Amino acid sequence: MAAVTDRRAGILQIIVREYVETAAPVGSRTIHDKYGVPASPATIRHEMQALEEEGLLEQPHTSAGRVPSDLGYRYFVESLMGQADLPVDEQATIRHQFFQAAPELDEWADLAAGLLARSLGLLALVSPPRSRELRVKHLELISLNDLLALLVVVLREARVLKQLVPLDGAFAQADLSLMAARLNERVSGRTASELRLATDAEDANEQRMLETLTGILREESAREAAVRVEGVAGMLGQPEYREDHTSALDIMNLVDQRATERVVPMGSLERGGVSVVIGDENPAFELQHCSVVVAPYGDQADMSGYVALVGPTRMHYGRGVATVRYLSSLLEEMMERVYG
Amino acid sequence: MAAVTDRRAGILQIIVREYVETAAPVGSRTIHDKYGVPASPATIRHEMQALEEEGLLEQPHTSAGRVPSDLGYRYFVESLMGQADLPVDEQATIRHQFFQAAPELDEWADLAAGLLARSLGLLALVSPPRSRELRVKHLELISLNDLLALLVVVLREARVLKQLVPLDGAFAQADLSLMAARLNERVSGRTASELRLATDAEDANEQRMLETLTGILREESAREAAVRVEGVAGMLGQPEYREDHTSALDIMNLVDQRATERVVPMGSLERGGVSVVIGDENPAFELQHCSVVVAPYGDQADMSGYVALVGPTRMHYGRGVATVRYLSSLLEEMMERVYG
DNA sequence: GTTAGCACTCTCGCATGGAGAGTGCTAATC
DNA sequence: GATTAGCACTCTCCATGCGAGAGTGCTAAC
Repeated sequence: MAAVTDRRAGILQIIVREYVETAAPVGSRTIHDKYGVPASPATIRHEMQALEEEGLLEQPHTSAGRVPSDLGYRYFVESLMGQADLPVDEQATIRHQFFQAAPELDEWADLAAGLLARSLGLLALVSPPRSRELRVKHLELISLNDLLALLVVVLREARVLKQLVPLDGAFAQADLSLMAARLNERVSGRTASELRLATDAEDANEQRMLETLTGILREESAREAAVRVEGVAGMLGQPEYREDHTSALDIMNLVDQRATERVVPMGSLERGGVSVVIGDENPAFELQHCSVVVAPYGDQADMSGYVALVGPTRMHYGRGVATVRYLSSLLEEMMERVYG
Repeated sequence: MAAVTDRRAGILQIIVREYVETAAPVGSRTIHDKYGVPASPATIRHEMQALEEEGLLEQPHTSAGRVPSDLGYRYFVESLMGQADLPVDEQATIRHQFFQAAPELDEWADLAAGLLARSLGLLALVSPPRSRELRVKHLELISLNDLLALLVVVLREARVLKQLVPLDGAFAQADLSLMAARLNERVSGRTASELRLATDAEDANEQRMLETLTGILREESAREAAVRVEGVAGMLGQPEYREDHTSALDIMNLVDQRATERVVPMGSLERGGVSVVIGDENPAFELQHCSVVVAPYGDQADMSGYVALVGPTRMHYGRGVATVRYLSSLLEEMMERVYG
């Protein structure tokens, strides 16, 4: 069993790049002519055989060229691809757009997903950051009409939750503001779990508000983050799905069902870095012909989301990783800068 | 040019129903055997020829059965389909889910889109209601840190907008609350355009807040409503897109680009009813092999959204119209009931 | 007006047969 | 031993042809 010599690595690299670009199996002649490898096609074929024995290449059928295997892509990503950053001008363009946008976590997630999807022509998923532990910053009660008030809760990270609350009896806005002030003294700065311990109120209406508040918080932390999905059309435009309709359908089903946990298993995320999951490494069977490039962002346990790219295994890993890395770090920086 | 006799209408109806179900051209034998029409296949063929001359049927090729033309579907929808309501048990199931959900416009839109898409296996678009004229109900300032406050604006329809506002100088929450109280006196109950006239403040910080407020309102009313899209997978699963990859791609592009105005031209919406746009009646060329079933909901000019269903022209119009009608009326009822 | 019979047309599936691409093997060469 | 030229081999792809099947339109009889 021969090792992966330098020349073989070079050939593998050429095959990956060429195949990513053309989506057609790569033959020895192309490698020789187009890339000027100083060896005859016959020699290159020898090397390709060796690479196939290593499990890094595959042949769709006897007389087609070679195609990288999942293992081949893995080798490419690990050892050949390098760690080039996004070109500075692209960085600047992206950065500019973020500073133009409204300083909103959800807005940023939208923007990031759109940029990522358009840049790669693939499926992008961005989850806005969620804190594990919701901490109340402030609370307000607004009278809508005689029977109905709106409870507005501002969380520490400037997120706003709201809930309609039926009232028994008429309350003027002034009464409600007073009640809100009293409640704020008790709840502001507290987390959901701290609140649960200290729910004792003299007034029935205040008691009700407190219960509503804990209800909202409980519901909110149970709710899955509304993941932004972009680039369905681009994904469907990939040549692999032009014929093979079923696998495209499977993927869309996965996305439609909001089963994003299966697409991006949060457990597998390496902190502070970009993870690449290639083909059959993927736990979800629908994605075993796909690769996922994903990076978490946000601080450790508290406010975290992720930026993910989903495409066929034949994707531009260099560009994908660079873009995902830049976006995740930019999102983190924006959060820091604005909400820090 | 023969008229559309009763028997011909019956045959057209059978062809529509059969084709909608099987997606295969319908022949005279099928009509005779499966539907027990009291006429021989030869006679039925005669009638089908007449219907083809009327432009209501088409032949994919010489020796296939017939398929309804766009005009044929139009005739079916207009004269043959009837106006059956959704079965009461389905109504009850849907209703139940709405009352379970949080009383939020956006939440309802999500729910409606999901239900519609799943019920028909097609693409559903639901726009949450947007009021033309934004009216401020209440405003609040929350101190996040020394340099940053959060401006929270509650609109009359209980929608909440927010914006980060940088501060020059330190303000305690008490100061901000006081400022908010002063501002509320000036802005609450006002629309964006009314505010624009009356922006005069003594204090520089208050002036800034007022400007921020009008900015938010301007931005918000310029922003397109975030339309809920569901059922991509179901749509792609339709037999028409199994082969014809391009048109599926075109449709997804349209949806991805947020070009929902082209999918659902708001101008064409008939108030208080369900509109059906069939095939080439559609202004967007990407949708000329699709039909759109759409109903607006909400009160006249003020708070309005729509419920829309997009599918191939071969869709179950009866079920589609009934579901869209029920959902739009239910959404309107929910709005009335909760926000009245 | 309706119907049976029949020839006709068109699609679909399948087999056939190059043409082309790319390989693996062998034997000669550096 | 590594490299290379030469060549037979294999497999896909595409165009062609053919038969089966489906459904029609036409004609003539009822």
